Amino acid sequence: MPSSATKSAKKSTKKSPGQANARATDQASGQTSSKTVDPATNPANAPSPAEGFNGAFSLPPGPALEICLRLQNAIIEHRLQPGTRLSEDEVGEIYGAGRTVVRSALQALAHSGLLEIRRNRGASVAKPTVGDAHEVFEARALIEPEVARRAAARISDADLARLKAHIEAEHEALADSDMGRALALSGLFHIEIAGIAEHSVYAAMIQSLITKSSLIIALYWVRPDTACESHAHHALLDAFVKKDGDAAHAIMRSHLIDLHSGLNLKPPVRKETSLAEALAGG
Amino acid sequence: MPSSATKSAKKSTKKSPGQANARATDQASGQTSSKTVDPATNPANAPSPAEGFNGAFSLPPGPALEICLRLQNAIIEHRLQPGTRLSEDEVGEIYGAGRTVVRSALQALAHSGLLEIRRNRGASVAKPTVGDAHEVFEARALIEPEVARRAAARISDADLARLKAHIEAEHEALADSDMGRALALSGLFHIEIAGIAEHSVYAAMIQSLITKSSLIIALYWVRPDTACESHAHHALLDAFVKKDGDAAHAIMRSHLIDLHSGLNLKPPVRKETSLAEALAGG
DNA sequence: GAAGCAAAAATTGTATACGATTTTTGCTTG
DNA sequence: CAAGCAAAAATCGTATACAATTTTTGCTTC
Repeated sequence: MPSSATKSAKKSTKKSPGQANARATDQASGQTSSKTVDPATNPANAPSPAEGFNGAFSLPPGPALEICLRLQNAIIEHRLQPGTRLSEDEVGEIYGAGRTVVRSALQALAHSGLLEIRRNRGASVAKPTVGDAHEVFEARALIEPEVARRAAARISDADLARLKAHIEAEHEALADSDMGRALALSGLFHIEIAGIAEHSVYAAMIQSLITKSSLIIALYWVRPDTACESHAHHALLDAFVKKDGDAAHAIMRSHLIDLHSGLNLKPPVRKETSLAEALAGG
Repeated sequence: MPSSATKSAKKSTKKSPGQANARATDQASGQTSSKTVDPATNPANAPSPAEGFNGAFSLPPGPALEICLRLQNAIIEHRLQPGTRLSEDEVGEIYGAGRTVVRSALQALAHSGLLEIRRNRGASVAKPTVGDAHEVFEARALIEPEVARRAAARISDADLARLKAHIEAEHEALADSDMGRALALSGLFHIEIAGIAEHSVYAAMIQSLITKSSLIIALYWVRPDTACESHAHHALLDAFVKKDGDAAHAIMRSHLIDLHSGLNLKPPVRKETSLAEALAGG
């Protein structure tokens, strides 16, 4: 949580609308035109993760949605760790918005399962349990293969080109060792397939599952080796090129089972003794 | 919160509330104590629909959740028709809450797909299209059989008793020709199965799908004959008693396909000419 | 010193006020 | 009398103020 440092510094004088707003304007400048999506961290013409995940929230376009997407992105790219607390004031200062707007955004994120809100205790990034992790990947293994089959049946040349570009972007991110971005793109790949299948219900489910998967990976991923299974995406693309629905189904299913098995879900209970235990040895 | 009753009475000077308000006030009578859930129409010890659908919203307990559940119930029981507009002020008056709370509730309902919110244009009960209807039932046919199989594997005697009582409640509602309640209970039966399966991800999905189904049925149901397929639920119960997962899977699947086919999804486009067309003949 | 308790600070919950946008209404005009 | 336009009403979006709750802090006491 790098933001905390700045916060404490700023907040010393208690509220400082001047600075807060200045910063906010900087960030939220492109409200209407979303081209201002931080070109520095958005190399090439690869799709911005922020764009791909748009349809998830049932908020009308506006500042609240904007904040939603920014926070979601931060979570998906693992810049915000599970468990991090998000105070309304803090978020409001960072993005230069009032608490009303921030609250709306936080609630939307809570609805999609990325945050947890407890009464009078604020919002914090969700921490899926081991059980949750199993459930999420089980559900993905049921739904996504079905969707892949459907996508294969109606994929267009333009879609194929987009998927191909997407895979290249993934490779680039990996080459740059930008794991956060690579992971986000990897999830976006699945979401794009859901979009191609033209099934909004499945698409919404998958979007929700994938954002949750991102949290799960942050907590339980144990494969420093990797290359992140990018060849599974290649194989999927091949199946799509051939419009082979059954193959797409099978590849997707084994891909997800593989992902599932890449998690370390053994530790039955992650004790909450973080502090006492951590300092016991010294 | 309770003080609001007076408020709503006052403000009724203007507006043209008409039937809508009269009906609503009737509903809001027992706000704080949920035991006031109309014991007359709640025979035996059957579960109240309001309770069964609780876990759907990610709102901390409080007035907002309360309003959420009431509105959801009204929609599920078809007392609120698809397309009905819900003004923030109006809802606030009815339940005696400020707009802040109401807004929160409406956003939660929008996120679960029951309402649609358009910027500066307020919320209205969603009107699923024919395409949506197909998607929802397709998804249910994929997920619910899987969940039924899982439920069969871990169902307890207490669960069985509850399901049995539930079916009886459905029969009673049908005997009373209380279709709204019968439909709500029918949906709740499916949700209860999802609960028994102990899979929160599937449970959330199914809850969302079933509430949407309720809207779809309001729009496209065409079977005045009926008895509402209650014997399918009987057959499911039998399979559960025998702990026969495969049978439960098969029965659930055919049950859902049957429901799907009971809809009139032929009219490709439902013209928006409601008024002009409706008054053309006279 | 550790435990208990009280005051203070921080944070969230809610209502309300004001500005912005949409929708309606009523007038003018061809 | 239909169409276009302007004023009014209604409704939503957002910020801010105040109340309620939680968390922290500092003191007292054993």
